[in-house]
Amino acid sequence: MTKPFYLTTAIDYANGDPHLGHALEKIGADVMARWRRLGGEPVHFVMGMDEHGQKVLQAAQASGREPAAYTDAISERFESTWRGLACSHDDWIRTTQPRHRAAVTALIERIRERHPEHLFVGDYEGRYCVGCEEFKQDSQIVDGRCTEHPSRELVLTRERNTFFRLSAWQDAVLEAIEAGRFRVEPAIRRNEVLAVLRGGLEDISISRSRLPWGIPFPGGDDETVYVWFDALINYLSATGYPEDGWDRLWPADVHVIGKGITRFHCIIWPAMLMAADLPLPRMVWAHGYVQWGGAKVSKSEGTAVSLDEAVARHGPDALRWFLMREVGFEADGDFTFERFDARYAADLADGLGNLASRVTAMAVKYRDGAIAAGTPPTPLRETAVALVAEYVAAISRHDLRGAAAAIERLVGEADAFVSSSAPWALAKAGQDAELDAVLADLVQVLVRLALMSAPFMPEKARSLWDALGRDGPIEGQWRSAEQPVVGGTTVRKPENLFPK
RNA sequence: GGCCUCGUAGCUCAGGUGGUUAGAGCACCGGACUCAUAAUCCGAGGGUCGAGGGUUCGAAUCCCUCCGGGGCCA
Repeated sequence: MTKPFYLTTAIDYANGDPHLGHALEKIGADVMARWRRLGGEPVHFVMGMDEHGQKVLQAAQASGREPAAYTDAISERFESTWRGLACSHDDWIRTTQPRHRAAVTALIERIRERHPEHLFVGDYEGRYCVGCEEFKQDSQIVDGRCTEHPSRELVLTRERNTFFRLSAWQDAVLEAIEAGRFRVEPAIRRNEVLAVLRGGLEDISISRSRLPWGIPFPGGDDETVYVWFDALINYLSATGYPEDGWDRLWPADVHVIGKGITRFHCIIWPAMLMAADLPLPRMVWAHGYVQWGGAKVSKSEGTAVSLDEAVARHGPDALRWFLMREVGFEADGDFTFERFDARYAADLADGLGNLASRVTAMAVKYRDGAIAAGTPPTPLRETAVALVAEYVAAISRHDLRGAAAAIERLVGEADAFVSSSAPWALAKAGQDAELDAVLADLVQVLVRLALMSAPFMPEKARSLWDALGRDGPIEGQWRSAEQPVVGGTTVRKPENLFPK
């Protein structure tokens, strides 16, 4: 049995509501997952929650609940949000689950067994920022405050911690990236990571004293595992590690993360795995951020409302389209309702939706929906083949925005072809052979568009697929996009795909 | 503070190993068509390529400084 394509997103920190920034990541990863499944590849797609640490404990206390009850509610809220956005994850991992605790314990014990000198006890004294869950260096402190959380007091803390000898893995991680065994994409993020690695690494504290909301550090004395060290291991615990069969999924094929946490995923995580003599993930893809009207989307006021608003605006598929087509999955992009409305009207309602509507309407009006077989190719066919190839090239290199752009261009080409071939004139003149050829190639383009759109807009693509008289699910049907056979099928007009 | 990155038509972006009049889509304006969700097609207008300086016969493209957005700093 072939190993499934194992794809993960970052697990989100359970101290706030889901926002557009989270949504971009889940949707982008979901597009990747659906693209693979469309081609018939088995996929294992995991998302989840990061639920330990001081900030979660404080958020729970502030809400007057026990941390377990608090994180249950947050987890439920996140997952239902992603389901509402048509995310197709196969598993939902939470760091408070027993399976995760078992994996964390096992991994730490494995490191201790394989490289005992790489876990050591030391004193740590420093100023701790609860906002960051990190000790801050002098370079990050301005006026006695953390630059990230200037409203919070830094806490002078001295404790006995367990350390991980990260410094020992600097060259090995560097080599793995340079050799391409561990890919960091896009290149801009790889360059940043390489610069950090070349600058040298220091050992890191991986336990916390006096913090009960966490996983007990194995062999430790009243310590818990530092929340970041804990969280990274989720990718392994979701495979079932250390139970038999975990290596049917591991190594991960892609970890999808935000650009802000590359250091954890591209330096610390591979070092942890090497210290445990485990294979590295094949790739980390670090996307950019969604800006909200030019400003950073964070956990600040109002952004949680805006995600619900954005979904309600034109439905989940339209939001998915906008985030992929306009915001993109590489660099930062901006979200505004003005742009969202403009894209919805131009790309979807007047674009794909109207094309589907006019083509099927003509097929029904002139031919009762029956598509003729064996018609000679029109110029549209060659154009479509080229654009499908462009789409494949883009999505294969994770250029989701480029793939979406290819969809849009194919819609434009088909609309132009309708104008130039004027099927209504052919019908009036009784040029039946020409009319059949034109309708067949237009319907063929709609089949291609349904397939190309399926990763981005699964529900709308399915509606179109059904209206085109294709049988069964769209999943696994990518092969038919190369040269879809439409002769002999019967189409009907779909319900209004993108109402205005 | 250090390092990195981005800044091109109203908006979203291409271009960028220097070289003819800087491109596309959206929006706006004019025309055409009628199959379609008052949709679509064709055409026109619109930019001193963040600012200043430098290298060069020639710079959006290379160098420096500054301004603004973003990221990282164990």
